[in-house]
Amino acid sequence: MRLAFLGTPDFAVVSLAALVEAGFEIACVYSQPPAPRGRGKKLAPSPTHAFAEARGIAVRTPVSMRAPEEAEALRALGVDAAVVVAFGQILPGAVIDAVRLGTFNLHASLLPRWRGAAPIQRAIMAGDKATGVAVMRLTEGLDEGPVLASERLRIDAAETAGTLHDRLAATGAELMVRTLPLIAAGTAVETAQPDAGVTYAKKIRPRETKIRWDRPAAEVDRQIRGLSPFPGAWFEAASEPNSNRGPVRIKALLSRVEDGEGAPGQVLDDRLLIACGSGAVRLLAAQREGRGAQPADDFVRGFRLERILG
RNA sequence: CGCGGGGUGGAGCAGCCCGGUAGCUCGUCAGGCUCAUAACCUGAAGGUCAUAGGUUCAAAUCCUAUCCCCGCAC
Repeated sequence: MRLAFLGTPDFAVVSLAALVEAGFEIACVYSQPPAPRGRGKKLAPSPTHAFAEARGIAVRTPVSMRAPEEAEALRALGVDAAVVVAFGQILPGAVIDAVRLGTFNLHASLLPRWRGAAPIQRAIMAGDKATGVAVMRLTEGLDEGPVLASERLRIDAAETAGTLHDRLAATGAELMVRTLPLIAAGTAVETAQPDAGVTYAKKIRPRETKIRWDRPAAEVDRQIRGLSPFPGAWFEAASEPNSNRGPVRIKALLSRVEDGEGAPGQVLDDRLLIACGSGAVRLLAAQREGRGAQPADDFVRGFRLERILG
């Protein structure tokens, strides 16, 4: 089966790698154009772009798939199907229809729940007990196409967006590899998404990342885990008493709800137990500005958390 | 030259602004206490303070250059 693959971040690379491994012929990889990445603001290709290039696969990075020549170029590839995984661009109908069997998308949620940009993070932040991946036929609407296959994954209490991202990427890649042959054989069943249960996973906004200790512990915990490791839920703390430094910005990476009472934001013990609006949250991993991520044990050795600001 | 932070015994950090005895929380080792312990007490080993120059009577600390690392920005 000959494919075009459209994807950009690490999440997409997992699928691309699985497709290559499974023996699908990748005629061309589409990805977002190289952007300033990393330290030094250097122009760097997207993870998918880099992966494809390293494998000698042709790469195209059009600024917009809406350009009229893009649909034609895609058609000229003569692929059987196009696979879209976290590409980062809305595809116009002309592009979607330029492929013989159609264009198929891997989405990291159990549709119709969490259509849109940040399904993994939103699922955790909402306290969902489970989420999943779905393969759907791409249509012009936002993640509205009929679903051909899906797989459910449980979300446990220690899950972060990072760990869930990795599990979903792997499960999704496998699901795509399994589903494409059914599509080719014409035996895949397309089921329209139900009207009930539609929710949208809006992009995470910076204002959502500051921890609000006045919220209930369960909510703070979900915010921390849902935003970990990127972009990260954070707060500011006073530096140590005998240090002459200013406030320190701290990113909370992993947490757990525990019993505890106190004013919101009050530090309840010397092992990162912090009072919330109700209950308390214990930080299990954190990261100081300018430093690497650390488990709570290491963090506590190097920094005495005594007072949270704001 | 995008902005900022950092490299100090095995780990994580403080000390640097205002040069002058190597500090803290752990770990390791030895001994003690204990029915016992990851608990507690005592002691010990372990550091060219990233690298190279410079200033100085004296540099972890001030100046210059270099290497490496991290955060922001997605």
